[in-house]
Amino acid sequence: MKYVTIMDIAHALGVSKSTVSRALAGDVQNVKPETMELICETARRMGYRRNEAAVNLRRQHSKTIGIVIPEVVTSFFMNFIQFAQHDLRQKGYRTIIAVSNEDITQERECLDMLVQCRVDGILMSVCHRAANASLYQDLMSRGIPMVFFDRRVDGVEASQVHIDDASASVYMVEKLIRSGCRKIVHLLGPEHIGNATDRLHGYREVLEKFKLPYNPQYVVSGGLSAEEGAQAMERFVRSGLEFDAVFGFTETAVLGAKSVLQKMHYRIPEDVSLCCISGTALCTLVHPTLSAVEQPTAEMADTACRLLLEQMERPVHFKPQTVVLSGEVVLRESTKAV
Amino acid sequence: MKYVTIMDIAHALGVSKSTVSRALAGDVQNVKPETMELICETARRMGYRRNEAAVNLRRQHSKTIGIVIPEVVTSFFMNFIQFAQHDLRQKGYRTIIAVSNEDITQERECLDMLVQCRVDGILMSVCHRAANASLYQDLMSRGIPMVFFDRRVDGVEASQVHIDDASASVYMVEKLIRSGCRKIVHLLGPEHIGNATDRLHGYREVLEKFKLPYNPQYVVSGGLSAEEGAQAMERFVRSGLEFDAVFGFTETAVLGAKSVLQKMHYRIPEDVSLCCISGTALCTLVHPTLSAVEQPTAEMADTACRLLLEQMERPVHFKPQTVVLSGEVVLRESTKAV
DNA sequence: GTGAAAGCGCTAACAG
DNA sequence: CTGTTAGCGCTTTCAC
Repeated sequence: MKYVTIMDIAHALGVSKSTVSRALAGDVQNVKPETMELICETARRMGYRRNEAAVNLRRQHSKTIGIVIPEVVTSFFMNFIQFAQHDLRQKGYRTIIAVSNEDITQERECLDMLVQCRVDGILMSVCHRAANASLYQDLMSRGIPMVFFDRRVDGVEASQVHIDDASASVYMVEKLIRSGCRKIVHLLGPEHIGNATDRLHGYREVLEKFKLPYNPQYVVSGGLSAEEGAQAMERFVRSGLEFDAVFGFTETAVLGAKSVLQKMHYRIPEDVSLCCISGTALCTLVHPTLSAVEQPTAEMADTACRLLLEQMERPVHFKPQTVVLSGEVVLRESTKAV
Repeated sequence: MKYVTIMDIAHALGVSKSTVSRALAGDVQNVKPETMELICETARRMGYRRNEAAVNLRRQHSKTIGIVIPEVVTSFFMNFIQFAQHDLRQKGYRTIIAVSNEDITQERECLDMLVQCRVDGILMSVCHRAANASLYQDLMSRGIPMVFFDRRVDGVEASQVHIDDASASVYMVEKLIRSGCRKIVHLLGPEHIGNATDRLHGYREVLEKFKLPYNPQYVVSGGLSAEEGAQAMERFVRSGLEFDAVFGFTETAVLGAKSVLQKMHYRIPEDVSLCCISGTALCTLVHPTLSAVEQPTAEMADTACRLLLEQMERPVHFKPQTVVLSGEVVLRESTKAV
């Protein structure tokens, strides 16, 4: 037979399925040690594996948490997942990952899927600051706990955890300026991602601090992907404006820009410095050694999981909470590349 | 209420739950158009989402396929998953991913988990050519279809799909030789991964073809990770032997070796050429432009899915089949990096 | 300490 | 066309 059930074990041993169930659950109070031993041994021998679907149905909870992320190209989200899975597994929860591909329709489908699987809670990084807000609200009012991480959401009564994007930008841009750069291109992220706006604020703040002029022509829409970043860079270069540094929104967009510059025989970083903040990862791209700044990914995952679990424990009188992480800045060498 | 059921809809409308079930399943034959419309509308309004656990239980299949991979650092496996998911989704299957982290114990846990979830079939890339063979056999004899991809398994009566590792190595090493390299270090992969052995064969084959001497000292255990690759390289350099190229098993191991060489101020590729085959990805690491060879990942995913589905359709008189892919060699520029 | 029985949400066979 | 019923595998009272 394909899958063995407690009934199979019960039959084989001439006991009732209740006893088998109890034994397998390790209910020492209510089952004689020898019966226990016998049942467990038989179960192992027959290759029994509990049917999770049946348990979920009966228990009215799945002991699984859904995680929705916008993309898988950046290592940040992969890392976040690793940390979150580790955290949640320790608390007895499985995880199920859904990827929205930066698309609001796919994001809705992800959420639908998670609801179908009856997840007990959701960890979410949105692809749009506002588009699906009413859906989130709806799910939460139904009693499905949600915590939003990394990407900000507007107008939603929910717990959130993200980094201080403005300060992070300030840090990066200041670094560029102190290393002698004056004309810094900003590859701006999409408007519908709140973090992009914050980073622009940071960029402007530093210019002001150093009394450098703010020229809107140096702020170009860099999108999210390498292609968009490359196109943006190409457009800017064609404009003929001088520049000595590029500060981008996405890691991938900056990489795209870099490839364009290389094709045009710019030397990096002698001619131009490149840097970006990716996810919660601050990373400077300097040639020939790639270096990145240690991200508070673990801390963010920890916080998000804690917030979610707290909310699940007492759904009543729960107050949404926003946590802003600062993130230690630790330079490290990067080995990963393709 | 947290989750609405067909019973809730039935009550609200004064019909039986069967009718609701039928309507929601789009059974046009057996439900009056207006009832249909009414039910579907109400379901949408109430935010109904089918309970997958209940359906799985009833239907005795989950319409999900489990995919087990050994690691997530190489982009190959991530790509494979993308392709496989796309394929399977079209055929009406969900997928669930499990990562063994190159560890046979974790691999067993992954399989356990998939069995618990009652997957209808398994796509598997093993972390050891033999260690868990009896488990695979057991699952298959139980009637759970499995197809093995990328990493070879020994002594298992199952369908497999992988590339011709020996030929791929021949291609890469020949390339090195034709570009003037004579003393080629081989960063050998672990013995328990069949592909590593095949690649060593390819390496030796080329040397013979070009009448170059085979020196066992040039074959060093490079492991899988960047750390292991780095250590192996360091050991080799300290041995004092001359070399002008490195051909490695894993992409990451070669990257590790590269970082060591850079630290020692070797110029790449003037002093030394680096290349490797990663997963099914052939990739040459030459400086300053990273380039990789187009992988037959899509083809491998397609084949694996097809083999699995075929096996699921007629479990009786099914014959294990091994497909060896050759893989078109197309150089392309790589943009991804961190 | 063990068994009998109900029921989680859903589908499918059978009746009408 | 619609309702009634049984049952998927499991946990959990409630009896004994």
